[in-house]
Amino acid sequence: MNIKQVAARARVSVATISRTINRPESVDAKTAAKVLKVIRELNYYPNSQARALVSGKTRMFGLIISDISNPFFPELVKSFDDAAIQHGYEVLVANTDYKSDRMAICVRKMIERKVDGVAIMTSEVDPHLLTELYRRRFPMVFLDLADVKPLVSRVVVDYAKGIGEAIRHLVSLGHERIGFISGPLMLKSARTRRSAFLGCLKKFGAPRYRQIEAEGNHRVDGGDFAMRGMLAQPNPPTAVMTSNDLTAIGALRAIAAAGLDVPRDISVVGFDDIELSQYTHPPLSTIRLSREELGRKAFDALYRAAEGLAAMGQEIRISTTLVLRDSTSPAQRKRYRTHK
Amino acid sequence: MNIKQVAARARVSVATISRTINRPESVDAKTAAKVLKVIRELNYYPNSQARALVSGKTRMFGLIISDISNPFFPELVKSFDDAAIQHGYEVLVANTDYKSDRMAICVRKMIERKVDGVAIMTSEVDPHLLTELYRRRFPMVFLDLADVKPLVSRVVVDYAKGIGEAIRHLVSLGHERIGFISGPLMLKSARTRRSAFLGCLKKFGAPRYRQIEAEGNHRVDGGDFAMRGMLAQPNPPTAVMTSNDLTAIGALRAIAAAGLDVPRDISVVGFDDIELSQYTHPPLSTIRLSREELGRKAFDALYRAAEGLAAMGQEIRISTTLVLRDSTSPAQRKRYRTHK
DNA sequence: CTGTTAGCGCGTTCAT
DNA sequence: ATGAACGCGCTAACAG
Repeated sequence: MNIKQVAARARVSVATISRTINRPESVDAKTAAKVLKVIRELNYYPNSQARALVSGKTRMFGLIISDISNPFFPELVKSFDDAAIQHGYEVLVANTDYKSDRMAICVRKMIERKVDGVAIMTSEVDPHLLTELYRRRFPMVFLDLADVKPLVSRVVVDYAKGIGEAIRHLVSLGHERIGFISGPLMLKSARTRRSAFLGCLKKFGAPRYRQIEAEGNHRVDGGDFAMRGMLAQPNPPTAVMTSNDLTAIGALRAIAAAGLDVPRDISVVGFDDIELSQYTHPPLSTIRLSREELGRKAFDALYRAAEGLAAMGQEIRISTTLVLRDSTSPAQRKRYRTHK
Repeated sequence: MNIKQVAARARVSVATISRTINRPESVDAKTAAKVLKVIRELNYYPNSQARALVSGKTRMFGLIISDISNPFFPELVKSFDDAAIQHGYEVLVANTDYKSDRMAICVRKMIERKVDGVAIMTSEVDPHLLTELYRRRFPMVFLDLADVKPLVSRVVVDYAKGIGEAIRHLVSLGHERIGFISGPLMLKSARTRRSAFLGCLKKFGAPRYRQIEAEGNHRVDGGDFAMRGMLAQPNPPTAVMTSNDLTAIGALRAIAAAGLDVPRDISVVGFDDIELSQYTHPPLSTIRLSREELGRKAFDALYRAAEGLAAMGQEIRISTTLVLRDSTSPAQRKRYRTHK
């Protein structure tokens, strides 16, 4: 079933078929109707490989993420994909699994499939691997990382806003010892978040509100472990902020396991606002980074460039906001005791 | 950068380039080495569209799911994708969003991109939409649904095993009033799970262990709502099983909101064992359906057919097992009172 | 407005 | 073992 057979059946040339599909206005209304009818009768679907081969456009964008089973990503993928469908584009999703050899595979896929642009939303990126894409002039959008260049746009997240709101909130609740559990510091994204936290804390007068810090791994077990460490300290924090919600959930567990109560004994604030966070015990107060917005804006940047509506090389801003649920409350006056 | 330029640079014909890429043994070792060197120098990547166009094989499988933000799917996608990468295949993921117009789009994608096979892992499927794929002789794998036919394989899940284990467990704990919160019964998968539950219950002597039933929606809010309804009944169940873990999490919330305790007052058993279930309060006992295994086996079926290693039209079995955590305990002797 | 034709980049004959 | 030439299905340029 190809364009030739459709042409034969409709008694027109292949060019007319192609035209009625791609620019119906350039063809006589009656012939167009006839062609369309034949197309439906024959259940004809144009072969995208062939179209891409000749047109040079695949109408396909690559989306590189770290790990689809990390709850940060599915929603991002979904909104990117929704936007794509809405505009008649397709998405080639690829996981790096946080490993650079997998990243190399991802990049190769994009080049071989000749996508019209790539969104790189991973937590860490080896710039070395991306030179291939850059040299081949693939339009790219990054999340935080990289610099803006002619064909490279960047979604920059305003971490400080949400974190500032959270710290102000905790301070107003009387907290002075505010802990922070970071992500794995080998990840650029984790370092970015940590710096934002430290920066905000300094704005509130660092020495007085001294922070207690530990390194997690952006997973539940890391948050659990790091929190246990903090609780074992002589003077543990009365409030803890974390680099992502999974870490906060781990902290929640550790606190509960120590026989302490959230928020009575310790307040906890997460980051990201994954769906899950509404369902923890207690429901988690957290800083929302809208993945829906992130996916949509990343797509838009690529789309507008592909359609010649706008140039790449933009900075796209996206905000964060504190969402209050039940994991924060006023600081205890006297220190609690670990009864377990 | 195409095969011609590589040929020119290596001073051989394009055919030789093609051969050293696809069947290196059919080419002289020295020329092969030279060609490979040039390929690396030029960073040449063959154009997959062109390859597909001429060879008729895309080395790409379609994977149709309902909703990537439903925690059931990411792990499935991941294991399918991992298997694909391992065998040099690619995956075209498509979401139906539970809507049949989106399913139509998915099907069109698969046809246009000429994938070598399609795994359809959605909760519900309109057979009408799939006739196109069937007529075009696309190898397909289904999850539970559909019948085995020449080019159609099927992963059949043994729900009864895990559900039986769970019921036996609850019965041994002294539970007699066992409730069930189903999924949305318009979904085939939800009906399948419900039937399995009802069937197992009958095996244990239906009238004595009479079930109390409610319909959920496979999401947290539906489980919450359904559970509230059950608690409002004159004689609520002492144990509740659910069609999936999200529903169970909703039930957990409703029970807590009623001032009751899990598992002391009511035992809860989920289904699927999504990662999240380890982190609920209390950790959820549930019936595991390995998405890792599901994704891998679905891929294998397609792969073996595509490579001529085995035929389609198989039934692939996959089991379920009870995993005990902390949401079940012996039934209360006397009835509790809702104190709220 | 419509038809004819030349490639797009590659794999695969068929020669050599 | 290697090369020349054809064609996969389609779009775009040019003619009419």
